[in-house]
Amino acid sequence: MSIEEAFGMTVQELRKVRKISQEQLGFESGFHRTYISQLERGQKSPSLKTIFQLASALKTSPSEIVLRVENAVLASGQDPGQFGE
Amino acid sequence: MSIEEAFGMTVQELRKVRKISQEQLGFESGFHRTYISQLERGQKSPSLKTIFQLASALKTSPSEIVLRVENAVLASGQDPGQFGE
DNA sequence: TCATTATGAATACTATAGTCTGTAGATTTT
DNA sequence: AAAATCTACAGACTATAGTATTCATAATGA
Repeated sequence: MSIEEAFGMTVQELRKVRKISQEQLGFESGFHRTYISQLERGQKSPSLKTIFQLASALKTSPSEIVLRVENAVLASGQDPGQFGE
Repeated sequence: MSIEEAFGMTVQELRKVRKISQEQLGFESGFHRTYISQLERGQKSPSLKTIFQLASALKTSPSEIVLRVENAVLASGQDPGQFGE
């Protein structure tokens, strides 16, 4: 699983916890509906600033999101080529 | 202090701990020398994938870096407009 | 079943991340 | 103090993040 896919999963999970639509998340975080869709499908790699905005709308911290992404990538088969030693 | 500035500080600190040059960090993380310089000066907002690559070269985790950025931004005056409630 | 809302997906576009080359000033080393 | 290394900075460039529009389909609910 790629970093982007792991990020997409994480956002979708957190969004569903909040029980809001992609459109609503887009509105609250200041991004376009279709971009949220692209993120959740692992098609884009968000910038640091974007991660901060999304975290705020998802009522969590940026580092918590990134930690989840790390764990998801590691749990899913460990491609060491990505960022391992 | 902006998110980008906080990130720049964090990278520079971690790089100096490792006692390597910007060029060396660029080489190890797979980025151009001048881009590392731009990051440290807070001129660019790295993508999630980039954060993972830099973390690896800096011998730390992506979430640890982001956590430091959060703390630096919060410590420095708390602009709530950035990502606060 | 009809209407509404939600998402996937394609395309084309604008903004910004990331490259590359070069110059000049600092810093360190000999 | 000269040489070598390091960094700031600028400008022009390529790749990709993020916007906007549209169509199709799935899911939800009256």
